[in-house]
Amino acid sequence: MNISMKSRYAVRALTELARIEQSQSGKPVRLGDIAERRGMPLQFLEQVFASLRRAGIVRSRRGASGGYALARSADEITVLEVVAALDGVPSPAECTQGRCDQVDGCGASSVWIEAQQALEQVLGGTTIGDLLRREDAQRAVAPMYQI
Amino acid sequence: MNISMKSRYAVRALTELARIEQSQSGKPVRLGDIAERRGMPLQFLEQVFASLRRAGIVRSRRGASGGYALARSADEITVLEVVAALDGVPSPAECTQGRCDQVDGCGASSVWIEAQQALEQVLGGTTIGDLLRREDAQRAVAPMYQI
DNA sequence: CGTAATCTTGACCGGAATTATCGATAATCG
DNA sequence: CGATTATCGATAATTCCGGTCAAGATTACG
Repeated sequence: MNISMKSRYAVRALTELARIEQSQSGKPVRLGDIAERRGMPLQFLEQVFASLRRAGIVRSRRGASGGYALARSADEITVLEVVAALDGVPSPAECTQGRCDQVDGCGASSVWIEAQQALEQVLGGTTIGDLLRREDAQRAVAPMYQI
Repeated sequence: MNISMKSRYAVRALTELARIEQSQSGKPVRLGDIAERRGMPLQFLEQVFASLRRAGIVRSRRGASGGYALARSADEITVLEVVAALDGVPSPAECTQGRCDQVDGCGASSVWIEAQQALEQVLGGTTIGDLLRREDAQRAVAPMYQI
């Protein structure tokens, strides 16, 4: 299973959400703001955040001055969780999901399983908080293209 | 980028090819034999092996009593090579290919890059020879469903 | 030489997934 | 009430994937 645009948008959007929450605490953040800041299609983000809410990663408030907020600290949200919420657990091959189409002893499955474990370790070991700090570090060096 | 059916067929087929070469050395192996033994569609395998040949992983001989042979020892062919030949270098996101759609400092790219490196390490560290030995070990324990 | 076997190549195709977009509705605040 | 914002469902455009088909080139062998 691939890591789709949805997951990548989600990670970027959550990082931006964490950034905004850092400065103005308490108030929910409008999706429109996030979409504009990162140049992402708003209505697509709506879909993405619906999934994130169902997965318990963000909380929402409707109506005027509503918006989204992280359900937990940015350091307690792993990239793996986010990807799993949108694309499912990333697996390079279906073998790894338990049912292999090949009944006989297929030596290949072990590689795909190992690959998946390596992937989970990397994605599960990185949090939205980590990414926020990495961005800050990058911006401290490179010029800022943000308006 | 995902690891597609093509790559998985390729790995299985190459393992089988290595197995057959082990017993009857010298003669090229017909694709039909491999397809039959592993229950894979022949004409699809033809596509796969055309790519493998262009990638220098197998050699071919045409005509009657032609067929395919490994271009190198099974221990010198990594799974990564095979996957790269068919699906391209596996990368969870496009960021890792150099061109990111996001110009500004996007902290997320680092995760995808790390994930890709982890993947490459696993796949690049396993050879067709390894898989052949793993299969043999499995078959020594489990009953054989092969005819 | 001729014919069968085998690889080679390229086109094609149906279905599924991806990437959105649109419209209508419900909730909330001021 | 009325503006704002999330929520939900349908739909459309595009691309990719897994597989098939057909015609051609090359070789072995009788």
